[in-house]
Amino acid sequence: MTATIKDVAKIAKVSPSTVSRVIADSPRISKETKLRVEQAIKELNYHPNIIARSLANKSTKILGLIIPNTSEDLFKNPFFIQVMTGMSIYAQKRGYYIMYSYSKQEDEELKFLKNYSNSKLVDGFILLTSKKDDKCIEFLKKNKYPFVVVGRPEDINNVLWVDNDNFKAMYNVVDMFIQKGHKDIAFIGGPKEFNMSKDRLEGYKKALEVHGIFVDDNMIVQETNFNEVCGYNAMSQILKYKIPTAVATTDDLLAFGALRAISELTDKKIAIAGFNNTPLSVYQNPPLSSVDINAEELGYCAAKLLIGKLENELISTNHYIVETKFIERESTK
Amino acid sequence: MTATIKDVAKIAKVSPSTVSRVIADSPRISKETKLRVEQAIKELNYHPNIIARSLANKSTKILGLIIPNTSEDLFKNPFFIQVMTGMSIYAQKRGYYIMYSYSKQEDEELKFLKNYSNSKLVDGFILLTSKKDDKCIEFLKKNKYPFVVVGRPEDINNVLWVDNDNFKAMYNVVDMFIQKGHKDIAFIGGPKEFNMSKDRLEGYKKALEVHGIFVDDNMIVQETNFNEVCGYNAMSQILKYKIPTAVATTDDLLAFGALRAISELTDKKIAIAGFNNTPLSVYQNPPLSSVDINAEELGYCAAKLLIGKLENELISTNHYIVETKFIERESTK
DNA sequence: CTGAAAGCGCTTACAG
DNA sequence: CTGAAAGCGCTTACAG
Repeated sequence: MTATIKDVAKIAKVSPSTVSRVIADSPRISKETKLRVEQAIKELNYHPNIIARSLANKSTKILGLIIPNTSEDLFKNPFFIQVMTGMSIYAQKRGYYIMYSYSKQEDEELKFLKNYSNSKLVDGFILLTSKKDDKCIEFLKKNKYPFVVVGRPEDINNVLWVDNDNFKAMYNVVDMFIQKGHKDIAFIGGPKEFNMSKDRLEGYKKALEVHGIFVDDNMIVQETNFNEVCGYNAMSQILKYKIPTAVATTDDLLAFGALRAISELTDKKIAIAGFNNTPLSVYQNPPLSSVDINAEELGYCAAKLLIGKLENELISTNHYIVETKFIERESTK
Repeated sequence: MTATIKDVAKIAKVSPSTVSRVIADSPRISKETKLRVEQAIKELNYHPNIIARSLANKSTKILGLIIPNTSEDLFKNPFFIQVMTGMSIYAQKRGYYIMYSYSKQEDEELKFLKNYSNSKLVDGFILLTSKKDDKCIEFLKKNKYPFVVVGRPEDINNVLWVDNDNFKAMYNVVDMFIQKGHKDIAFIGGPKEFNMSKDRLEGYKKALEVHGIFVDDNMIVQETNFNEVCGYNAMSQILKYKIPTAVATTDDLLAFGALRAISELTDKKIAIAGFNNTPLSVYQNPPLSSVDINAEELGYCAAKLLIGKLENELISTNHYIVETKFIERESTK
């Protein structure tokens, strides 16, 4: 049916090897034969069979992406789709493909990893989260499978990763609060296990310290989850202790809950900032200022890093830091 | 490095053909050799090379998914990611893989389709939208490439598709309004080009007719876009004509805008229902009732339909209708 | 600059 | 029930 390299060779009156070389743009091919071959390719509307090429090359140019089965809540956040589009844009540039996999069962991720790697389907993996003592990372490291992690993992050794500078992003939020004259600034964070949580908390503390403001542990609450209820509870707890003039949070959902607590429990006006700039933030009352983490760029860079490794490019770094951007809205004005 | 079928054959003292047959679970293999081969497979931790298999089989078991480059707005909606997870869940069941592709440029979709199909990378495609005179559908049909469309396309001939019953879903919304005693019910819809828009409008009209309520064209506004501004404008236009007691909309974003127009332009309480049950709907004031379209199930069924076709299963239908579910909140109480 | 040959790791019709 | 052989459609070291 479809033309193969042999058909092209026949028409162009050369050997398949030569056709292959023309396609690979090998330098040692005469202009004349090159033209003849290209002519034949067009005539037959020939397209190389990627699978055959992959087999011969022992490389598929396919990247494997695991969509983690985190809480459904995360799907409210366009983070995943944005990261995925960013990855796709870069992958295309380099002639790579992306295969994704999702499962409802928490423990199937490792199974996929094994399946994809054992069967030699993909050249490398992209992980969208990293837990502490991540089984997937462990497996990939042990088997020397190339991979990149979105979000800095616990152990950075021998891993490629992309992330925001969470310390700096939170530092800047708190610094802004201080510039505006705030001194009583509370902090509401998510689960402590995440590096991201730690970094943001450090950023908060540092900004206070630098400006000579006492870090009051009672003004810091770290919740076990990124949701509204936690945000509400954290804010209530803080309000019982003292009424801050500003609150920095590590997630929009926490901020939404805090916002509700504020409106219900006090008449004071309290400035508040979120994180992740979810679409919901615009709809809050007041509209919520938030840190945009540039998820698409994270995906783009992740693909770049991984493909760079696969192509043995000389990259001097094992990670990229993607810039964040503070989106100011009513809640901090 | 990694074991191949030959290695297994050697250890089990059989031919590669036999190993292949054991893996394929061919019936005409004696129990003894089967056991020996399975033993050898375990011993070597052998896993078939999918690429080699694909080449021999002339089938990759890979499904190609095009993420359409619609307006950024659509990413606020978890629709895509939900459809994608649903697809993945079914594909896994059947040992299929899913490859996705996204591009910023509108016209690259067809390019991808061609690239993927010409290079024999994928066995079939899943399209996440269909425009009128869709170039992609046209191409796939012409080349007899198997594909399925999420959302009923204009021309149903020779295409597999999955969708909700948009007529019925909207009929039920309006019927509910009428049951609650409403008689002046307005309609705000999206772009007329979409089948979905037409079906929902028809459902609205039918419900009125069935209950003997006059269909007043001045109470129907069809906008050119699915966003808040359009919703706001549509609602203003309707309010200038007459103040309805209820409004049915074909999209949550339209409803959000309408909600704002209502709160700004009138003191009357007007019931309103959205569509798609976006995460934002909970956060409206009042929280917005909305129709959940069950996107994950749409994806699941799409994969089912396509894989059924690829496996030449006898399926009596060329489409699946996925149930919707009305989620009632304050806005219609 | 070009070709014949071997190889990538499977599957399967054919033969026994 | 099992094996030898050919084939899937490429690439590339080797030779000239």
